[in-house]
Amino acid sequence: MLRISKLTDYATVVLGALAEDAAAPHSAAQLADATHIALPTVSKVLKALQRGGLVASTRGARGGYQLSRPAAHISAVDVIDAMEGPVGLTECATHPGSCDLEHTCRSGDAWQRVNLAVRRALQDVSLLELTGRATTGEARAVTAGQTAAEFAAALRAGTLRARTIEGGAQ
Amino acid sequence: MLRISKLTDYATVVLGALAEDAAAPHSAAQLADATHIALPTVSKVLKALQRGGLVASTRGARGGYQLSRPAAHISAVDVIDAMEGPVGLTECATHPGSCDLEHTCRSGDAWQRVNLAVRRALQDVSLLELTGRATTGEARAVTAGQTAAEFAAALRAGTLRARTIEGGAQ
DNA sequence: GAATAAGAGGACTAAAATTGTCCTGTATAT
DNA sequence: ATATACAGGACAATTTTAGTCCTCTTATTC
Repeated sequence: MLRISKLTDYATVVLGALAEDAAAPHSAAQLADATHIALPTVSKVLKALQRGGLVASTRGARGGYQLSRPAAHISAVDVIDAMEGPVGLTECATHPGSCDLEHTCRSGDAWQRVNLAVRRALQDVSLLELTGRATTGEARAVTAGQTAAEFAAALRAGTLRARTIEGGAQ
Repeated sequence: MLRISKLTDYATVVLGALAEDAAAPHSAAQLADATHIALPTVSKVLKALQRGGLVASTRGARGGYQLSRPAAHISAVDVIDAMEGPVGLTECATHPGSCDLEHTCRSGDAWQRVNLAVRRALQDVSLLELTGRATTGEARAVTAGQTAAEFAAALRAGTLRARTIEGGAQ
């Protein structure tokens, strides 16, 4: 099945450590220590997260990284996008024309829609949950029912046109 | 973002060609011709699909491949699973214990749940849609609303516990 | 204002996964 | 028998991913 890269996984761990004490800036070295990930790697991850706008950085002595917004407002898609770029499920999704089969494959925008459905699913998981702190009082989770309702609304609006043909296997 | 492999993409194209004329068996050579994908590659794809149970094969002269069930009953997950194996979003998902960080990362089963959410999204897209034939009369698609309702039910049942914390960005 | 702490950016290497091809074997029909 | 077709696996080449390192800039602190 689909897989996220190891770096992305690290990113959630690092972000989790940052969320631990969101007030103060943490240096890459501190984070490496806390997460047991090698410093250069943590550094790399943080740089990517910075470019993605998920963490803010301060240079110089006493500098470091901080979450740029509350953990509850950071979703799994955000993290994945920051680490892996907005690459689509398929090549065609990002580089139209690069596929010799475009005239044959007729797959049209179906993968596009699948992509959207997946993004939607990923959007519904916050960093808090990814780091196992979703149950703390701070996390005022909307009920699952409401989330599903939004999903339904999106479907009806045609943003997402996923369909089930009689349920299917599995 | 998450990406499916090229082979998986080919698989949908090949399956699409098979769906075109589901009655007769098609040889790998015919399919290669129809899809403009190199024969050895088509062959490889078909073998994987066979192992995954999506196509049935007949050996010998006049043999070939056929869909093992109607295109409407084949979903995107089925194809991905057949081609890429049931690998999870993270390493830990498939090989518990292989991760040094297990005691630190606390991510718990969150990725698991994300995984489920993604699978669910992928399940709702059939091969018919992937190949752009969803609008033919044969495809008696359940309405989008119903699909969403099922989704909601699953959420409430706790199969899927994705939550939104105030909507989030994007 | 010199020394030190820290991030920014990019180059580079090594390892792993993906692709794509080919070869040998086995089953089936004519 | 012989030709057709799948089965299975080995393999090489390419591409990605991971991980490391070096140099430069920015900010503190003494």
